[in-house]
Amino acid sequence: MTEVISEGRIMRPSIATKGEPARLAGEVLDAAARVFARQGYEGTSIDDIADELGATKGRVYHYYRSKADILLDVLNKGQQDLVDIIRPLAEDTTLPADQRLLNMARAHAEVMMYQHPYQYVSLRSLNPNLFDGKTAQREGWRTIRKMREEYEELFRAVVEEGSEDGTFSTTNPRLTVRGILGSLNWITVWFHPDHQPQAKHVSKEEIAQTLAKFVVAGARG
Amino acid sequence: MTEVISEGRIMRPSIATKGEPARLAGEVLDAAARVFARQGYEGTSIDDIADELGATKGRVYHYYRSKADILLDVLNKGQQDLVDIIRPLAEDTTLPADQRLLNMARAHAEVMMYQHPYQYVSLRSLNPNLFDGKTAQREGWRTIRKMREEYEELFRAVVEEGSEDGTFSTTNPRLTVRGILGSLNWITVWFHPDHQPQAKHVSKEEIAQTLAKFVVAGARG
DNA sequence: GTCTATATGTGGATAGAC
DNA sequence: GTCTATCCACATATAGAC
Repeated sequence: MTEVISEGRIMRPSIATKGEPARLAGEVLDAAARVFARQGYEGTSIDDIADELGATKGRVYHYYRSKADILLDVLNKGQQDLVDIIRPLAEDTTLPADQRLLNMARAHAEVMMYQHPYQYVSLRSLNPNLFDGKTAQREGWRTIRKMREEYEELFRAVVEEGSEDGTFSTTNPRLTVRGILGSLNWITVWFHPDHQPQAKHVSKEEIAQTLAKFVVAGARG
Repeated sequence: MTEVISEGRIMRPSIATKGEPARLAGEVLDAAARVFARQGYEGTSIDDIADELGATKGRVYHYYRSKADILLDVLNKGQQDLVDIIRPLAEDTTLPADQRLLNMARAHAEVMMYQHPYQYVSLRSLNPNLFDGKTAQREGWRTIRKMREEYEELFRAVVEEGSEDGTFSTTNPRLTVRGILGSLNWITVWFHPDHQPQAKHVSKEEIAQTLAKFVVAGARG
């Protein structure tokens, strides 16, 4: 059977008849994302990832060539999932800018919580020096950066539109977008999917809605 | 001469007659903060810090017992500098809540930029698992956490006051504070003190003022 | 496909010369 | 006070058994 190596991850052609290999590779990736989120990339050993899987490193190295390749795949998935959900909302130009921004911000916030490990690791890895010495991953790293920039472009477009038609008050859309995404991305720092306190529990949807309204109000000025 | 060991750092009694030791310890700390900011704590070796100083590890280990102790001192200084500047603004109750919040937010934003390495490392180290295995630093780590909570309390107080007198529209002050601090803390992620582009240059003060207005507008709703 | 064993390099920390 | 030399633990990655 033919195999496709993509970003260091062994993948069968999209529709795997047996299904097993893709599922197992996904399990390795999920485990890695969780451990990276807990301990940081540099603070995580391959043995840690294997432990999280209840296996040994043999299993990890069967699916990935190196630790850096695993990280790259985590970043890829995190960014891809995010853009897949927000792009359609950004392109719905039937709505006025503020309503569209509200939808985008709310969805972004929800992804931060529902996909917490991936998004947390993704945001922590915005540091440009992370892949410095690793020439093998340079191309993959460039791709991630580009995806991230295109993603922020979606927000910049709607903020610019709103500031031109008077909905928003900003004179510096790029800076406003940074304010918006800062509020929303910061969720990954204080939100922990595991130990959700029961008393005074606020649902993910309420959190997302509240913060989305906060950033839209900030943009209105 | 008597020496005082504080958080793993060798310090002479406050007013050092010769002044040298404190200055040199501060140089080690500054270098460590810069390298931690570039490479992350786990990604930094003691040799890296020594290189940044133009020295060898002998120098570093003369002032600090361990790498974890250095980090603890970076976090301490980062948090202390921040609270020293913002607390007076928070306690100026002659101003209405929105004006006070504006001052606090602007000052917080400026500290993020002017003290970038310390603040960046500080925020990256909010991860509770960082000092997990390190029993020697547990007490110092608890202190940092407490300082951070007291600091956020300053913002919560002003937001609550404003939401009670109708200046702000929030029903969940804690969440609003997280939105506010997220926008401002995120500065450390995209702002890099070194390669400031000359063209279309926006000053630190302009950035701080713009984002401060953004978060106050967000709180107003 | 997953395991154990191991080669190899690196990092934190210490000892002791100067 | 700063250096060099060194110990020891651990991490990445590979080889090869099952």
